[in-house]
Amino acid sequence: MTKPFDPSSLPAHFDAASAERRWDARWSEAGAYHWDDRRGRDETFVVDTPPPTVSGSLHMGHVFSYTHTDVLTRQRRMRGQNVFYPMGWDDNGLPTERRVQNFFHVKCDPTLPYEPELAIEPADEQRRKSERPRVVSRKNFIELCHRVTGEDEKAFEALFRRIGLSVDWRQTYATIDDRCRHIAQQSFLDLVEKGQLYNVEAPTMWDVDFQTAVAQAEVEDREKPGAFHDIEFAVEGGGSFVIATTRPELLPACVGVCAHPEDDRYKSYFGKRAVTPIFRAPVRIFASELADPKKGTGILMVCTFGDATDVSWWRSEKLPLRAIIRRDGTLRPVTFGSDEFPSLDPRRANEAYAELVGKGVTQARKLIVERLHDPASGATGEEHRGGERAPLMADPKPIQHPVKHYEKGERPLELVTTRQWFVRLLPDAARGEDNQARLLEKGREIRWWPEFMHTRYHNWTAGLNSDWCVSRQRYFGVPIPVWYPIDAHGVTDFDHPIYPTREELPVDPMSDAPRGFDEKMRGEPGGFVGDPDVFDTWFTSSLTPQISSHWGLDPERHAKLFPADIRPQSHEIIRTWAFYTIAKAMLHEGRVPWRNVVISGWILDPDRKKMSKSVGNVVTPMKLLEEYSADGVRYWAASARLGTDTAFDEKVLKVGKRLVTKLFNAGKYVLSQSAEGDVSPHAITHEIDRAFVWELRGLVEATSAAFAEFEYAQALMLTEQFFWSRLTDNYLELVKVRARGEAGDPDGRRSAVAALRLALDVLIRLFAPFVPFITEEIWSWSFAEERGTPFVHRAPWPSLAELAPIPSPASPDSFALGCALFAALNKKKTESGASVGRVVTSATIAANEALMPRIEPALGDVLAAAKVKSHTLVAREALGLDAGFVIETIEIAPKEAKAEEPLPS
RNA sequence: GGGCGAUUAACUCAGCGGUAGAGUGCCACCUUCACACGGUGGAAGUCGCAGGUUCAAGUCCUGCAUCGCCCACCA
Repeated sequence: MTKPFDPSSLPAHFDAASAERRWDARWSEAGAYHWDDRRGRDETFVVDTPPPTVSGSLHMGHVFSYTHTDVLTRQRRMRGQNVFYPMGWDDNGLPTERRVQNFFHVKCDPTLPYEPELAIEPADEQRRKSERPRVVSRKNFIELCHRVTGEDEKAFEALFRRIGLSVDWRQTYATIDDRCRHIAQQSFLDLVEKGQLYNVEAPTMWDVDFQTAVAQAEVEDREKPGAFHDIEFAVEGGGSFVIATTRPELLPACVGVCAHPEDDRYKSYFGKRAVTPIFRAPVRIFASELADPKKGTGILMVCTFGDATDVSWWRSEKLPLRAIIRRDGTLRPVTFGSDEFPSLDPRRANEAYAELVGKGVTQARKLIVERLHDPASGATGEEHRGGERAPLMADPKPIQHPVKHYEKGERPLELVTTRQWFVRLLPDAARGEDNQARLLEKGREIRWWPEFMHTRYHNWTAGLNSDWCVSRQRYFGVPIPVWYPIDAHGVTDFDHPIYPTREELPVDPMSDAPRGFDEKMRGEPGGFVGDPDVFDTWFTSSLTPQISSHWGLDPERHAKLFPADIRPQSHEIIRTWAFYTIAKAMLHEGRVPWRNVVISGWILDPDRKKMSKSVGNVVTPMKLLEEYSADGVRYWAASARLGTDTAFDEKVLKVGKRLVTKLFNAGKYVLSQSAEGDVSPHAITHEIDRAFVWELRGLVEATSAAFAEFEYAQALMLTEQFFWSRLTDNYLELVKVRARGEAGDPDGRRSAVAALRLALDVLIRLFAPFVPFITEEIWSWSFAEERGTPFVHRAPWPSLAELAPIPSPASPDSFALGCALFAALNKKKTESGASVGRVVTSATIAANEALMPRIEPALGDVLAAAKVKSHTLVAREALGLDAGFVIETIEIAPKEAKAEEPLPS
């Protein structure tokens, strides 16, 4: 006799909150989710977990996408794979920098020496108001950063544990920690050695507020009001034309004028020189296919630098450089009449320019426009038309146009010439290599889920227009590990950087001296200077697979963990995180960083906007976890397919909670059934039970196939459907009488109990990746001991092989027919106004003749479940095979009689 | 301006070449001994619009519309 499970030992209701705490502790103690470093790469499933920005807040978006990954991960673990599921914290970047500054009321100055004993306490309002920020070294700043983010990390870990992420918590990192700095700097050295990294002084997109260079990926267009200014230029030798510009303040930086080669209006001017108004600089007029005859007046001024096209013309036409905008966005002093700034009338040019010096772009524009209204500003001289009319031909015409901004910045980006480090991404004919084409190829080697997300990567990569600028003029971040020698005359030689060795990493060139130099030689002739810049945060983030694999630090581990199997992420950072990670893996090792990218969609609020804190539509995860339980919340998350944006809907959470309750009760019920002798799957002898198992087999097959395609939502839906409609609504009801032994059939009883237990066993495992707490709870009641597997999450994923010993039913649809007849009887009862529980004294069941023999095996169970005392089966050929069963007459016993009536055997 | 996706019952979503599906909500009935966080039954959709391919189209193709996202050299 199976040991009878005593359901009375269980509480009447499932206490989710206490189960969540209990199981988290037990999994933790047992190391249930630990990666086994002894097993090889082929047995291992490696997750490249996205490191959340720890200074951000916790929201449902985290719960949503991290649950997706966890579901996939748990299923793989059950499939026997050695799962590597790490967690990182992204504390490298502006948000953290700001938090640290504010929290401790400090500022970082990388030139300061490290103070080992520095004690700084969190600042209060008082200190923030009355004192100036304390200035600290970069190393001290990083220490403070760890203190602030440590708290955030705890909050994130608590949430992630609460929702049951099966992370190996021994495998964690923070993007600013020693190992990450080491690996980022090592990446830099490796790229230098491979010739994929260079430093150059060149026009770069520049944020004038943050005063740092930015990369293409950090740039976004914003629709801003602007205005076309029609400005007349004179032509040397006579004539004039009008250009339309939105940036008249760049007039002093004008180095050329250009129109389309086929544009008849300007053809005759090509090769001549134009003369700019106000500053009277002679500039070349040239033809270019890039000029659009339909835009503005078809002819335009080229300035250093107004936009990226200016840069390409500057390069291709070998135009002079006349930079006027400084790093802070103001106009620098220049002298007209010099070689750099030629002018036909230097006196007036300088007079006009003098009032612009030190002004910002907006102010300068205003002043220039004022001057353009002045006829005296017009071109003058013998061969030109005199200044009889103002060069501004009309009032500015307001337009809305896209203007490039740093994604975190306020003011438009400028193109400023600075020295920066770049990673090669664009094709380089001189070097005979085409990284862009290789990147496109790598994108095709990776599988994207859903597939169409690959298009986003492809479009971005195909549209690259610059190499990756990786240096940032910030002070918090991973320092660029480079020094520059200073020659005897005190001139810094940027062309011969001094690099550290890999053994010396991580270094901070602002506080560490390069090998062979003494710290005293910093800044001295014959000495060195450190590069003050830090890396773009993506330079480090793009190494998450290598950070986890300890690339360059532990070759054996790296071989076991790289490349990863899945990179989960969201779609808006395909062009950054996914792209840069692919670029790094390709440049370092010629490989892809992972085999699959799985993209989660967004949570939208009911108005279909992305949920975000600023809009104030965020629901806090903890409140929902308390109300619907972790399993309930996970159910909601797992219901959404990959790549699909989903409106937040609390109804789905309710459904999840209901599922948990139903599982608890069904589990309790099934395990409380017992029978004499063997109730292992071998005891499943009854036709209906075998037909039911047959259907279960189909479920195992379908869900496994769905998981193989990362279609966890499909697997969940199928499992849920089976559990609810096949098991609890039908099978459980049909075999209740037999399982209690009231049918007087010991073999039948054993068969029913065995099938119930098997179904529960299989279903609990199929549900385990989705609702880990309730499934673990049920598993612990009986299966854990029986199987010698303490955790369902370490139990094998159900397989067809496991179900193979149970013989197939004589007819696979006998269970389905039983369900159909049961439903027909219930329907008739309901229509007759009786409850389903009422006893039926007699019923006439009609069906197609062909169905008669096939219903036979199920008849006993159905009549018992429907409490039918006597029945008549009649064949009705008029009923097609599809018509199923029709209850022609039914006689329902009076209410009082129901309990005492003996049931038919 | 280009690309990608979405548009199916009141709501949230499945289905993606063979007679419209689920859950929720709604209506009726049922205090049925695992579960009222339950059960049984029911009503509810011209599958965004217009063409086309096909014996057959939410399902494939072509336009269009609406919404969302990504991108684009800002004169």
